[in-house]
Amino acid sequence: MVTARDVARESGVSISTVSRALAEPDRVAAETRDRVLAAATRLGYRPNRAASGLRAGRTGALGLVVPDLENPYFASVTKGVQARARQTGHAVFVVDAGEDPELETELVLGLHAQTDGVVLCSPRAIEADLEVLGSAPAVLVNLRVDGVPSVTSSDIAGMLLAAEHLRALGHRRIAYVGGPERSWSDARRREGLAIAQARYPEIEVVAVGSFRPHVAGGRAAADLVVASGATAVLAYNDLVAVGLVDRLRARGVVVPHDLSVVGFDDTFVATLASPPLTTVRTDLARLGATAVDRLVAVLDARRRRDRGLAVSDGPEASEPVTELDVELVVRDSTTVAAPTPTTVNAPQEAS
Amino acid sequence: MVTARDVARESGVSISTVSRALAEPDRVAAETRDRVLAAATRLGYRPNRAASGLRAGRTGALGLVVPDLENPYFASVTKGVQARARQTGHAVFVVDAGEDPELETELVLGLHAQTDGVVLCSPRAIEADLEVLGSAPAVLVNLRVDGVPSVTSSDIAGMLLAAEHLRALGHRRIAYVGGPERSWSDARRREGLAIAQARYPEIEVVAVGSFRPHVAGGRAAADLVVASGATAVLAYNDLVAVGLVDRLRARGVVVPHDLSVVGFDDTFVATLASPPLTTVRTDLARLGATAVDRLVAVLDARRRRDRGLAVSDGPEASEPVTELDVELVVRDSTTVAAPTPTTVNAPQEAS
DNA sequence: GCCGAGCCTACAATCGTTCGCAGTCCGGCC
DNA sequence: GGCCGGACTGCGAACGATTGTAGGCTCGGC
Repeated sequence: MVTARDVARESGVSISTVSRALAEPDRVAAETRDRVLAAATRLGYRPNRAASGLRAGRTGALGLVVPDLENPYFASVTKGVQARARQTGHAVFVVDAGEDPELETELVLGLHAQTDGVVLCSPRAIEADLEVLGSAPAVLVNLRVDGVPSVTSSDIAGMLLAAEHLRALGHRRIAYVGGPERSWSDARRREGLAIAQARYPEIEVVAVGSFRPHVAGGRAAADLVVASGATAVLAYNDLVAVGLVDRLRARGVVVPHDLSVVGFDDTFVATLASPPLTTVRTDLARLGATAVDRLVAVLDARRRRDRGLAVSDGPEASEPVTELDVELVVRDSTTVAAPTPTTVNAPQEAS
Repeated sequence: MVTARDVARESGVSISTVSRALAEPDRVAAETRDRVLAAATRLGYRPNRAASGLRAGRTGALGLVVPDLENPYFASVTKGVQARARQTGHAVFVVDAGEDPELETELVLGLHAQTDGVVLCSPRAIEADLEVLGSAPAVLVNLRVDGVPSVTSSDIAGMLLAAEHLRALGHRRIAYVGGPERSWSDARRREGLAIAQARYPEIEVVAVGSFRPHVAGGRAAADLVVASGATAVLAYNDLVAVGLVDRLRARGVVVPHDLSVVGFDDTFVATLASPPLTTVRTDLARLGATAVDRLVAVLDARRRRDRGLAVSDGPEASEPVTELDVELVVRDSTTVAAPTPTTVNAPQEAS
C-alpha cells in the first residue's frame, strides 16, 4: 500500500506537507503543492481512511438504515442518499433492518460506532429508538422524534390532494387501505384524510384496516374495499395499490371504471401497473439527499462547536423538520364516479 | 466516546486484556473474561473500527458497486450482500455507479482504499476494469475476467430452458429483445439461444436489437417484435418484458393470446405484471450472499498467506467462477402458439 | 522445600494520518 | 544594516486498538 510517507519521499517534502497539500491546499506554496499532487497521482496515493479517521475523529462514513431495500421507495431514497453523500465526501454503509425493530436498534448502535452519523428510515414510531439515538448525530426520514432533525414528505397535504381529486371526480364514498399500525406515515396520512373529511362534509372516508405495505397487503385488502361500497380507494402506497388492482381484476372489478384507485409515493411501479396509477408524488432521491444535507449540517455544527467557535444559527436549529412538497400525478387509475351518484351496487356484482 | 481504556479501568485489567477478552476469549481466564465483558456491556463499549482497522490492517468493511439501485435486480443482490456481510462481521459501503464506466472505475479505486474488498456488479465487460482491480481483493457478479473470482447465474442454461418451454408450446419463430451491447449477461443469453437454435432446428430465433435494460427499452422494442412476425418473445430481463407487454397492449396485441412473453430474473415485477410473467428465476439474494462468501474466502486466504501459513486449496483456487442454477417459472404470459402454425398475420392486425 | 513448566496478564511498539508548535528563510521597513 | 513579521515547512505527539514478548504467579513433582 502506498502511504503518505512514500509520497513525501517521492516529492522531497515531509509527511505533514503531503497531508496539508491535500487537505488545505492554500496553506502550502503553489510549487510544492503541485509537486506533491503530481507525486500523489503518479503513485496512486489514497489516504488511509482508517488512519485519518482515527486521528481526525471523523470516519468520513455515514450510515443508512432502511426497512427493506427491495421496496422501490427505499431503493430510491438509498440512491439519493449515496449520491449526495458522495458529493459531500462521504461513503455510505447501507443496512437493511428487515422491519425488525430489535435488529434495527442493534444496527443503529453498531453504525454509530463506525460512522459520523446515521440516516434512519424507520417505518414505525417506537420510543426505544429515541434513547438509541442518544446524542449521536442522526437524521430521521419520515419519522418525528423530539430533538432529532428529520426529513419527511408532506403526507398530510398529499392525502388532501388525493382526496380532493377524487371528490372533484364525483366520488363521495372513499375507502382508505391503511399501512402498518405503528407507522408514522400512516398516521399522518390518516390525519390528512381527517382534514379532508372535515373540510368536505359531502364525502365519507372509510378506513378498511391496517395492512402490510406490500403487494400482498393490497391483495388482502381488496375484499374489504369491495364490501365497503366505496367508489374510490386510497392506498397507503403504490405497492398496496398494485396489489389492490391485481386482486380486484381477479374479482372482475374493472379499474378505474368500477373503482378508482389512488396510490402514494409515485415509485416506478405506479407507471408499471395497468392501468398506470394516479398517485401522490414525492421526489424520493431528493428526500434522501436532503437527509444527508441535514446530517452534514449537524456534523459541521458539532465540529465547529468542538473547536470552541460560535455556532451560527444554521437550519439545524431553526427548523427541526424539513418537509418536502408533494404533487398529485393523475394517470389512468382514477375516473369520474359512476353515473348513479351512490353506486353501492356496482362493485357488489363481483362479490 | 467510551474506549478500551475505560473498560480496562472499570474491570481492573490492562487494555490488552480487554482487547483479548473480546477477540480471543479462550486466551484469557474465564473469570477475567466475564468481568471484562460485563464492564464492556455496562459501559456500552464498541471498539473503534478506525483504530482496530489501522492496526490490524483490515477495515471490516466491504464495498459493493452496482449500476442502478432502483433496478429490482440489484436491489435484491444488494439485500443479499449486506445480509451475508453482516453475518461475517462486515459492513457494506454501497455505491450506485449509475451505469457510468468512468465513475465506476473511480468508485472502485476509492472503495479499495477504505475497504477490505469489493463486490463489483458491472453490467458490461470492459477491459479497463481489469487493471483497476489490480491485485486488490474483488469478486465480480455476472461478469468474467481472468484471474478474478466471480459469481454468475446460469444465463446460458436459463435461456435454453426458456427456449425449450416456448418450443414445447408450439412456438417456432421466437424473437429476442437483447440487453445493452457490451453486456456480458446479454452475450451469454444470446449464447444460450444459439445453442437452442442449433439443438432444435425447427425453431428460429430472431434478435431484434439491443435495448436499455429497463421498461423503456421494452417499450421501444415492441414494434420491432411485432414486425418480426414471431409468436413468442424472450426479453433480456423482466423490466424489458414489462415494457413490452405494456406497449403491446397499447397496440392491441394481447399477451399471451397473440404473443407469448418470457422475462428473465424473476424480480418482483414479474409477479406484478399483468399477466404475471413466465420468467427464469435466480435466487438473487443468494447470488449476493455467494459473492460475499467468495470475497471473504479470498480475504481469509490472503491473511493466512501474509502470516506465512500454507494456503489450503480452498474454493478460491479450485473454482474461479461459481455459477448459480436457474429455474423456469411458468406464469401466465406464455401459452400455446396460435392454431395456425405460422401466424404471421395475427400481430399485424394491430399495426 | 525448591525448581521448572504453564498459564495469564501487562508493557510497549506499531499502524498512517492530522495538527499544534516551532523553526527557517526571505523581504521590507526604519 | 539590522530587526521584525509573514509565509512556509518540518518535528513530533497524539488518535485507539492489536499483538509479540516478557514477566509474574501458581501449582505440581521430586
